[in-house]
Amino acid sequence: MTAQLARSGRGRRPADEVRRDALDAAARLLLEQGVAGVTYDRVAASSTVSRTTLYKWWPSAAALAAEAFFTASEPELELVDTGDVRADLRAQLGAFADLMLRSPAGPALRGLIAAAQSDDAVLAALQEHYVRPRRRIGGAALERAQQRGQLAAGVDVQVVVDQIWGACYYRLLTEPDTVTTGYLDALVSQALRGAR
Amino acid sequence: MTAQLARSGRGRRPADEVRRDALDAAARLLLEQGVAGVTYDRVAASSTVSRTTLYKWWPSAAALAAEAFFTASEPELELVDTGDVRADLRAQLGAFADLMLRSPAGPALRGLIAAAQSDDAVLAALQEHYVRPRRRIGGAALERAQQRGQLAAGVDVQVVVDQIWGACYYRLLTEPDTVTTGYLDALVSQALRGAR
Amino acid sequence: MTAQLARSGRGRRPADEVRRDALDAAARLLLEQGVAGVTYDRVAASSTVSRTTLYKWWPSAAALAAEAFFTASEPELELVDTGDVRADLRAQLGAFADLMLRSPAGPALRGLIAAAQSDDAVLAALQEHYVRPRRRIGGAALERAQQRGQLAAGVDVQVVVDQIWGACYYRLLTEPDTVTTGYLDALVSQALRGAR
Amino acid sequence: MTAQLARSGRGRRPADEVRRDALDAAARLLLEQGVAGVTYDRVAASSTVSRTTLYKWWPSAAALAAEAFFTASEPELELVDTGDVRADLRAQLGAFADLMLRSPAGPALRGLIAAAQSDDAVLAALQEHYVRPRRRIGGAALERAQQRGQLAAGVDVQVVVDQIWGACYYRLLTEPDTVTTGYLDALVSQALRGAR
DNA sequence: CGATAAACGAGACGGTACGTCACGTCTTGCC
DNA sequence: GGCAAGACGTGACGTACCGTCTCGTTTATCG
Repeated sequence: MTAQLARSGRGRRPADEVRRDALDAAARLLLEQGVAGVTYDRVAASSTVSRTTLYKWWPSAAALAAEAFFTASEPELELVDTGDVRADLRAQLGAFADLMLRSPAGPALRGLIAAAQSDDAVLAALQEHYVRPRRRIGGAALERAQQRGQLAAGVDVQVVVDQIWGACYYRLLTEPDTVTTGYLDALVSQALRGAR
Repeated sequence: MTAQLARSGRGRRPADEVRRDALDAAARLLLEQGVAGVTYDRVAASSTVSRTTLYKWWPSAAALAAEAFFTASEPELELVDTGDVRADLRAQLGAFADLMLRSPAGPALRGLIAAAQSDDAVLAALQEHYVRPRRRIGGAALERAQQRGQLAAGVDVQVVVDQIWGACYYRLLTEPDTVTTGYLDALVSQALRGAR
Repeated sequence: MTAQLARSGRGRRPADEVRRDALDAAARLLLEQGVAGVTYDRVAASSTVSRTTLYKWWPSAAALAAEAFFTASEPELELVDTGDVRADLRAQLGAFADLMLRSPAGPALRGLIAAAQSDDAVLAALQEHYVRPRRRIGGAALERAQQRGQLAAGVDVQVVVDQIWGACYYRLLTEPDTVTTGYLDALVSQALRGAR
Repeated sequence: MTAQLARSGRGRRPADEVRRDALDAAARLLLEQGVAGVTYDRVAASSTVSRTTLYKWWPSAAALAAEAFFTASEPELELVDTGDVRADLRAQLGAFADLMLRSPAGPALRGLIAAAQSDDAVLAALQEHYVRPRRRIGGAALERAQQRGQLAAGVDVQVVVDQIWGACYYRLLTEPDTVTTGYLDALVSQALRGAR
C-alpha cells in the first residue's frame, strides 16, 4: 500500500492514446513552425511519446506532420450548393485562397505539398486525405450544374476542377502575391465560359 | 624546383571561375540526387570550391541548386508559332509534361518548387528565371492568337496560361500519374473553348 | 481443424526446458560474438524464450552469459597427477594458455572477467563456478606434492597458485602477446623454486 | 555598446583547449561513476565539447576515459629504493592494493582493464601508459637488487614482477575480498624466496 | 615591383536531427 | 498463473549537415 501513483511513463500504453498524443504535438508544431519544424526530436520533446515509438509508427517526420494535419482538419471544406454555380465556386475558392494566404494552415499545406515531392508517404497521404476528396467535392458540384444544364454535357468536370483550383494552387505556390480577388473572379468566369 | 605541378587550389582565384565550378558541381548533384542531394558539404567535396566560399556566395544550398539549374537550362523552352494556336500549345505542353515526367530535370524542378515554399531565395530565383519568362512566352503566343481573332478580345491571357500550365503543374505535383495524353488534349481544348 | 502444427510457444512450459533453451542460445551467442553479443533481445530472438522470462530468471544479460558459459563447460579442467609436479603444472598451464589464446572460449572468459568488474552477479558466478574450483584443483595438486616432500612444508599453496595462474591471467588480460612457451616455462620454474 | 561578449561557442577553438576540457569532464565522470558512466553523451553534456568533436578525437567512450585517467594520474606510482628490496616491494604493493581497494581510482582502473578486453584502443593505452611503465619500474628495482646480490643472477625479473603484481591483480579482479595484509606479505616473501 | 590586403582551401568546432539498438517496464492474449 | 509477443520510455550510439570560426596560402592590387 505504498501508493505507486506516479505513472513512470514506461511500459506499454494504449496505442491510440500514444498516437493521438503524437499527432497533437505534431499538429501544434506544424502550425507554429511549418513542416521543417516537425522533427522526430521535437515531437518527442513536446509530447509524452518517445522517438523510438515515432519511428515505429511513421516513416518520416513529414509523414507524421501530414497525418497530423489531415486528422486535425478532416471536414473543413464544404461547398454550399445554392443553385448558382458561379457564386458557389467563387465563394469556395475565395475561402480557400484566404485559408492559404491568411491562416497558419496555409504555410502548413504548402509545406506538405512541398514535402510530397520527395516523400512518397506524404504524397500518398496528401492524395488520399486531401487532393482526391476535394476533387470529388468540386467535381460533384459541377456535375450537378451539368445536370441542371448550366454546363455543356460533354465537358470533363475534372478538367474544369483543375482549371479553377489547379491554376490557383500553381499561383499560390509560385507567385502567391498575385492571387487577388480580381484574379479569382477571372479564374471562375473563364473556366465556366469554357464549360458552358 | 621550378615545376609547380601541384595546383593547391588555395589562394585567390577569379570569382567567375570559382562560381562556375560550384554551379557545375551543384547542377550535377541536383540532376543525379535531387535537391536534397545538393548540400554545401557535397558541393564542396565534388568541386574545387570550399564550403567557406559557398556560404559567401549563396544563402542556402537550395538557392545554389536553383541558380545551378536555371543557369544550366536557361533557353530550353521555346514555343513555335505556326499560326495554329491549339497545335502550338498542345505541342509545347506535351514537351513540357515529357520533361517533367521522363527526364532528370523533372524531379529537379519539382524539388525546386518544393524548396521555394520554405526558402525565399529559391522562390525569387524560381520566379525570375523560370515562372515569369515562361508565363511571358505563353502569354505572347496567346496574344498573337488574340490579334489574329482566334481568341476573344476581352480574355485575360494570363488566366488562360494558368488554366493550361497551372492546372498541369498542379497535377504534376499532386497526382503525376494522371497526366496523360488525353488529359493534356482536354486541358488545351477546354481552355481555348473558354477563350474563344 | 485438428492439426496443431503451429506450436505457438505460448502458455506455461516446464521451467527447466525454458532455462535450458535460453542458456543454449546464450552460450552460442557468447562464443560467436563475445559477451557484448549476449543481450536479452538477441537471446530471445534466437530462442523460444521471451524477454519477459529472461528478465525473470537473470538479473543481467552478462549474468545469463556467465551461467551459460559455466553450465556448458563445467568439467573441462582436470590436472593429471603423474608425480612430477613441474611437468603436471606446466602441462595444465599450457593447455589453459592455449584455451585462452586460441579457442573461442578465450575471449568469452576474458569478457566474463571484464563483466564481473561491474556486475556482482557475474562476479559471484565467476567465483563460484570458475575461480574457486580451479583454485582448489591447483591447490590440491600442490598439496600432494608438498606431502611427497617436493615442496617446503610452510609454503602457502594458494599463493603459489596465484603466482602461476594469477600471473598468467594478468598477462593474458593486459599483454596477451607476451604469453609464450618460454614465459610459461619460466613461470612454473620460478614459482616452484620459491616453494621448494 | 550592446556588448556581444557572449562567446557563442561555435566556430573553431584551439584543439588543446578542447581536448583538455573533454578529458577533465571524462576524468570526473570516470571517478564518480565508473567507466560505464563515461559516455559521449554525458561528457558532452558536462563540458563545452560537442559530441561530434568527441567522436572525432576518440574512437570510443572507453578510450576517452582511458586517456583521461592516464593523463590525470601519470606519475603517481614511484618505488622508493632504500636498499631493502623486500620492504620496498612490500610498501609499494601495499600502497597499490590500497589504491585499488579504497580509492575511487580502484574501480576506475578495474573498469579500464575490463574495457580493454573488448576495446583495442583501451588495451593499447593501458599497456602504453600504465602496464609497461609500472613493469619497468618494478623490474628496475629488482635488477638493482640483483646487482647488489640480493637476487640470483639468472632470474628473469619480469617473471618476478608478474608473480607479485600479476598475482595481486588477479585477486583484485576476481576475489578482491581476499587481498589482505597477510596475503601481500606472503606474496612478496614467496616471490623473493624463489628469486634468491 | 614588391608589400599588402583580399579571397580562397582546408578543416575543426558547437549544434540539431537522424535512424538504430538495447534496456527495463508494462499490457494483452494464449495456453 | 505463467508464458510469448511486443509496444512503450529512456538513453546511448555513430553519422550527416549546418553555420561559425581559425589558419595558412595564394594572388590581385596598389603604393
